[in-house]
Amino acid sequence: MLDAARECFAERGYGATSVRRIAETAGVDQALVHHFYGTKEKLFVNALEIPLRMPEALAEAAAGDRVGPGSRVALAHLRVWEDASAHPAMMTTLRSAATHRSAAAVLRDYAKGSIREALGKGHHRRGGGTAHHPDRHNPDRPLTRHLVRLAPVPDTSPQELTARLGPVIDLHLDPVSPAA
Amino acid sequence: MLDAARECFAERGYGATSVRRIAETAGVDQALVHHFYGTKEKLFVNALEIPLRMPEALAEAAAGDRVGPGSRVALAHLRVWEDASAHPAMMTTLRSAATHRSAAAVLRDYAKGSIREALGKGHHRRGGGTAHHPDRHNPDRPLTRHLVRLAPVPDTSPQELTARLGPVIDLHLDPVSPAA
DNA sequence: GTCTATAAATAGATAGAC
DNA sequence: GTCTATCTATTTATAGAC
Repeated sequence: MLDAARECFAERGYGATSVRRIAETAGVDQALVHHFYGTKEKLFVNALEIPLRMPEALAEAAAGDRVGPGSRVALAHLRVWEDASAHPAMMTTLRSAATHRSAAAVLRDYAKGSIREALGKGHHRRGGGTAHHPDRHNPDRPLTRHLVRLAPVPDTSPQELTARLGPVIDLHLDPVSPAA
Repeated sequence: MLDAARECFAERGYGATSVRRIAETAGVDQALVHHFYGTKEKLFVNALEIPLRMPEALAEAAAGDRVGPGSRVALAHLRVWEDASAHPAMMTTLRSAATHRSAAAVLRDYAKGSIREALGKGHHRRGGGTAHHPDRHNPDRPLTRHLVRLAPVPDTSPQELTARLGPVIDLHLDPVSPAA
């Protein structure tokens, strides 16, 4: 039933998704949804998540032969996004981040936690002090790929995207001319 | 009245914004809104736009002393986003892009047109053929700044962000190791 | 546990007075 | 042009039967 919710939310967003539609997708009655989750909002919050597969993918990528940490993180994200079973949850969270505080919070916490940790492995900061890395996280990249669908991003292979994004994120981590 | 619409849409998104609320913000009656725009959808489409100030800002930035084309575009965007009068329109368009096709289309067309043109000035492609530049456009950057609000992005000055983003976009334009 | 029936609220849209 | 009043549809949510 949560899967049905994620599928609907991912496709149409929170507002345009009715509890009735979720129930129909799940093959059950609308009242049953309320019976379990109380309100639509609670169901939504329960549907929000970064798939558990994500940390796993990060670990996999870290063990690979990618050059820098940026490439590893980019690859891990692309893998999970392309994975059919993990896609709805990612999509729900990202799509809703634009209009729902809870969803934005999930993305933010994830970026603060998992991604930072993953980038930490194998990457050592150069200078001391409180460095600013506005793009250490990159949860908004799939916006271009899966929502805005600006060519050629949607039609570019994960491999190529990885090759493109990797060096860029590396540059974010080690800016050529730090302004701070 | 369009301004009121943009203000509401920018703040709460399409779904959570009622025509009644827009009317109230504009200081008029709800029926008047329908009288002019017919449906909520039509009003919404009319409210969608990339402010006219944007091309102007791009031109300004192009005339500046910024190093590369990436820096110029980054600076122009940040300027418009920080501008109070232009902010609601940008915010409405971006926020709605996640759930509304029309909004996504506005962003996409803008990226295809204005940004590409602005980047063209002073930048010459290296190889021939159909090059892939997945991030030539960067309309999704403000997602991090204005929606997800992941620290430290919201609290970083436009100047510093420009210094950070510029070299990155330059790298997108001239990848170190093209995979194509 | 699962569904039927329905309550209660809200929103989009229209007709018509002034 | 602008507002009052209202219609209609849809949705969330609940009460209660089986």
